[in-house]
Amino acid sequence: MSYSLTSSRNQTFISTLREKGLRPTKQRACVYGVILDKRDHPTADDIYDRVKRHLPGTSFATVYNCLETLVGCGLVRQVNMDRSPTRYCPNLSPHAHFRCIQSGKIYDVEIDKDTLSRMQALVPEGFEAENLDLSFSGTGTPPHD
Amino acid sequence: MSYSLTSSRNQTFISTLREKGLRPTKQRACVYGVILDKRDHPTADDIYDRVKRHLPGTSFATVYNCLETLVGCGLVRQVNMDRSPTRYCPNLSPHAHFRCIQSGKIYDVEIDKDTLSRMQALVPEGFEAENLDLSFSGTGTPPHD
DNA sequence: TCAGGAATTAGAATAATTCCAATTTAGCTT
DNA sequence: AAGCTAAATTGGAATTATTCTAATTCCTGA
Ligand SMILES: [Mn+2]
Ligand SMILES: [Mn+2]
Ligand SMILES: [Zn+2]
Ligand SMILES: [Zn+2]
Repeated sequence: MSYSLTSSRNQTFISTLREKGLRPTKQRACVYGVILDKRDHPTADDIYDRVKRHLPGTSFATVYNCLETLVGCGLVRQVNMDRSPTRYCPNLSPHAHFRCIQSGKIYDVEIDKDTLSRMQALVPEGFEAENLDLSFSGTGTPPHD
Repeated sequence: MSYSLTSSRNQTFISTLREKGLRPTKQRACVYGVILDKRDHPTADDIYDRVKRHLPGTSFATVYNCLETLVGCGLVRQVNMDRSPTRYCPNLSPHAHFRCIQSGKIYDVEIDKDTLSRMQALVPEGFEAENLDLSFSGTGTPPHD
């Protein structure tokens, strides 16, 4: 039985894709859904595993295709830390990432408005930043783990 | 004729390596030198090309080995932007990177003390950041290009 | 000088991602 | 509903930055 999004997610999903003239396929819905369901920062491989439980016929290429589409639509974010495999994040608010070197886990770190604008102000005259990425690495565990 | 470092660079180079019990080989010196000579942000491949002019026998593996050593010693920094090949940077002061999407060029962006400490303050209780990376991408040209 | 560990080397291997050509599907148009 | 067409998916091959391996060469310090 193929994956189904909650109706509020489905609204967002369908209308966002339609706006760009893209088709809301079941594979795209599933990829989107599994990322939102578990708010960790899965790799394409993790996502592939999860998607296969719902849509066993899905290929790896499709997972990559869907991810590219979803990122292009702004429905999920791409997170790159060092040269490790790309991860995907459902948190669309401006935030940084912290990677624990020991566990490999990635945590969201809120960025307050003030610090955000200070960081943006670092960009020199004549440059226009479309994108800002802030990431930390080190050790640590969240209060409840 | 094998590459030779300026004497002040050579001081830093030799003493830093010796401190860690590592040998200051001609390949390591050359890799270090070509990164410092041209203050762009070369890839391992760029560095390989430059090193070969001075030490034609050098292998790719050695370039990677040397880079790992130099990064480990803190003599150069590694810069990763998205999934593009790792770049290397001789600027050891705390700074961010701006990548121009059009030209692919990478520019250093100074980070003032104040903004730096604000960024560090984002890290939540219980986490200890060893590393902070800030990068921008967008369009722009520096005043003189 | 020479022994032994360190470093370098060429080439094979790895792994995330992208490409490709063939097939299937979704969303019209009749 | 059937047919049409472009879009999406598929399996597998290709790409590519990087790492590994095992053999050779080089330093260094006894
Ligand atoms: Mn897996
Ligand atoms: Mn080249
Ligand atoms: Zn996140
Ligand atoms: Zn730099």
